[in-house]
Amino acid sequence: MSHTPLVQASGRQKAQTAGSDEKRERILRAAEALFDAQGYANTTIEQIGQQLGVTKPFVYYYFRNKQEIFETLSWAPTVACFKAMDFAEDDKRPSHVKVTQGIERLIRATLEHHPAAFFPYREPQVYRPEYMATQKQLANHFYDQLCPLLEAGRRDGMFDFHDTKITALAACSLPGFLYNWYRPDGRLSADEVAQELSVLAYRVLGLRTRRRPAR
Amino acid sequence: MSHTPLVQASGRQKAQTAGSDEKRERILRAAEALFDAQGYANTTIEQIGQQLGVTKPFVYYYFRNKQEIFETLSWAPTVACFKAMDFAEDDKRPSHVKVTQGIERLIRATLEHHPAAFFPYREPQVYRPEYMATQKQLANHFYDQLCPLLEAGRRDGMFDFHDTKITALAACSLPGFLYNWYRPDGRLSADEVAQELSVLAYRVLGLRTRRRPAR
DNA sequence: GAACAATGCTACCCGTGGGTATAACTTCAA
DNA sequence: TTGAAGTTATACCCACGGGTAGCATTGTTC
Repeated sequence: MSHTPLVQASGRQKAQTAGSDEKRERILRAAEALFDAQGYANTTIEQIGQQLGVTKPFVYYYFRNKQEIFETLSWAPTVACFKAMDFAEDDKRPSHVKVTQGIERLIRATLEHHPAAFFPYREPQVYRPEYMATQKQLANHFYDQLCPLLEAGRRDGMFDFHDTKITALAACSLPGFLYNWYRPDGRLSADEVAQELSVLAYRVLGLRTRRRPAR
Repeated sequence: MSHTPLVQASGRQKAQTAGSDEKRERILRAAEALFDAQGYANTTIEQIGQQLGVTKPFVYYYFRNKQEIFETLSWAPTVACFKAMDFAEDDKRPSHVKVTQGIERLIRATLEHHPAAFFPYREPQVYRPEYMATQKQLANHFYDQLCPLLEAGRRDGMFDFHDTKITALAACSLPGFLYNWYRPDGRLSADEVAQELSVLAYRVLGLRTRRRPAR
């Protein structure tokens, strides 16, 4: 972990002139599209270069290896998604409000980071063990936030479900399965999809939507 | 398509003695576990052989190539899942009954065919175009069955949802996302998971669970 | 304008793994 | 007992692609 930092900071070891970050970014965008369309193994560094009209060593000048490109692409989406259930310490709103907002954040983050947000789901075996461990920690962190909130919301009578973990996973399946059908140029805009999916996810939690007589 | 049939029938071109089908099956089971754990590209034919204590040509004697193994593994799960919404022509039960039964069938089929049922989701780029086309037809067939049933059920007042397609996709996300967290040796048995998930999926559809006064 | 860093390319190495040629052995039928 | 079909291994080929060595070019600074 010493000489191969888990996540690249904005710069690199060598000094970089202006425009170097932008080139890195262009490589990443090209790689993202290719990885999405063809998968990791079927995408060659040369193809990535071709997309930009440059050669293989150009890419290797900005990235150590193929894996680093993939991990770099995956990192921001993963963080965005798994931090969706974080709230300020002094946030005293009721649990069900936090949960619904968190779920909506998760859905929006997933859509916003399409398609790289799905790389970890599709090709988990690509990452280094250290990366995977950190990713898993983030995922656990997310569910460790969500589950207690769900149970608190249930105690408040705002949620209705049986098994907490399954319910949490089921609700998160909606964004999680997006990669299988969402297309940015599809019938509905990202915003509309987020809207619809959020409501459907709330139903999974058994969210009370109207006042009912106490039995 | 002529010399490479889309799906292997039980036998092969050459005559086979008894026990040949069983050997095929053992290769498939070994390959399934490896593909699941490592992905398609990272799994070598040699590794598959090693699992069985045989060599590479042994595997190639029973399968034309690596792709054929993967497609063979994927086919039965795909059919089982996407035929879950089929009903006899003379089945006159109400739409909501068919839908709930179909969803439960889908969930159970997905669990039963774990992990191969998820190969198409994770590595769609592996398949030949012809295979993909057929698979897509099956998927379309599934939703072409489901969506009209959903709308009929809504007219009957048994479902409550806004956008049909999104709702259908959201409900099917629950089994679809199973691959990301289900482990056969997990806390809950497959049957319990199926039970829980079915109920949660019904909620996505806005299934009426108790009589309410007409407004 | 010399020296040095940054940047990019040409040319190459080489491990890996899909796939095959071929021969040997086994089994069974005639 | 001979041969044909089925089955398995040994040994091999070779394309591909990740990654690198090293040179050429450009720009910058003193």
